[in-house]
Amino acid sequence: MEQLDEIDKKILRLLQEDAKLTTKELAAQLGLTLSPVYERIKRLEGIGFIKQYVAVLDKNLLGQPITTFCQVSMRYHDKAFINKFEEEIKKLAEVQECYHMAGQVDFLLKIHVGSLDEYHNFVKYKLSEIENIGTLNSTFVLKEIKRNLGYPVH
Amino acid sequence: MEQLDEIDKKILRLLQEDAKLTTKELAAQLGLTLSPVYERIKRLEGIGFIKQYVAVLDKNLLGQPITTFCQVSMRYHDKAFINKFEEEIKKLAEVQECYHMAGQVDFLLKIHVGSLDEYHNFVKYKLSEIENIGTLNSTFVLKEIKRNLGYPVH
DNA sequence: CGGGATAAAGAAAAATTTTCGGCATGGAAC
DNA sequence: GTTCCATGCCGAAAATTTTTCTTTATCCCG
Repeated sequence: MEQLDEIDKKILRLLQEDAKLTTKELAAQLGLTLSPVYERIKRLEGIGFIKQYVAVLDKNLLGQPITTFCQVSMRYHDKAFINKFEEEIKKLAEVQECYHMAGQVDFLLKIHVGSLDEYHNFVKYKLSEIENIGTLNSTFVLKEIKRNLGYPVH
Repeated sequence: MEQLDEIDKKILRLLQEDAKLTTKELAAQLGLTLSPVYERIKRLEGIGFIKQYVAVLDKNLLGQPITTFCQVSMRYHDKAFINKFEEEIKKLAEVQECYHMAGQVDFLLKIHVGSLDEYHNFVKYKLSEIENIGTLNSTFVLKEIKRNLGYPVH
C-alpha cells in the first residue's frame, strides 16, 4: 500500500471540500504546475483513495426534511437471516445508511423521508415486511448540527 | 420555490451518483443537446438544489477504519449550554456528523478514528472536556452495510 | 392571429483536461 | 567519481469540455 506525502494529503483535503476545483486552482494553492497535480489526482483515483465524485443535494428542497435513526434487532442471528436482511435493506431507497453494530442492537439505519406519514408507511409496509426482525426503535432528528461528508486526512 | 420536472430530477439522480459526468454524457442519456442540460445544471446550482460537489475518499486507506456512534445527554438544557456544546462539536475533526435528537438522548454523533486507542483519547481529552455533558454512550460499527451519500429524488 | 415567454438547438469562444517530451534531482551500482 | 535509472516536476500542444451567445420552435395568452 502506497504512502501519501503532504501534497497528496492537501489535494485530498481540498477535493473533499470542493471537487470542482480545477487542477489550475489546486496547482496555485500547492505552488506547483498543472502536470504534477494532474498526475497525483489520477494516481489517487487509481489506487482508490478517491472513490468517486458526487453532487451534494439539499434534502429540504428535495422534500425529504425528515431524518430518523432506526435501531433494529434481529430475532435470530443465523448468517442466512442476517444476509437476507442486509440485501433487503440495500434495496430500500429511504435507507441512506446501514451499519451492523456492536452492542445491544444489531443494526442502525439512517432513513430519509418526506413526512411522518411517509415514515409510518415505510416502517409498516417496507421495513417490517423483512423477515426475522425482532425489535425496531426509531428516534427522530430534530436538527442537523453538523454533517461532514469527508474524513480527517492526517 | 421552484418545481422540478422529470429531466431535472434525472439530472440530480445522475450527478448524485457521479458528479464527473460531462454535460455531453448527460445530454446523451437525456436525449437533449448540451445547451439545455448545461442551463438546467446551472439553474439547479443557483437555486440551491445542488449545494456542492465533493470527492468521496476511502476511510480505510486513509487510516480511519473505526466508526462509532456516540449518544450524548446533557446535564442541563439551558440554551446557552446547548449552543456551547454545538459550537465545540463543530470544531472536532473526528466528529463527522452531529444531530440533535428527539427521545432519551440529546445528541447523536458519528465519529471516525484510526484506532481504539485514538478513540479513547478522543473521548477522554476532547469530548469529555466539553462542559455540561451528562452521559456518553458509544457503540461501535462492526460493518458498513450501506452508505449512500445522496437522497431519493421523487 | 400576433406578442411574449420558455426551452431547446447550434455554433463559436474560452477554459480545462489530457497527453507527451524534456529536464533536474537523487540514489544505486560499478 | 561517474554512469545509469527512476522519480517528480515543468512546459507546450492536442483533445475535450465548459461557457457564452444567437437563432429557432413551441406554447400560452390576449
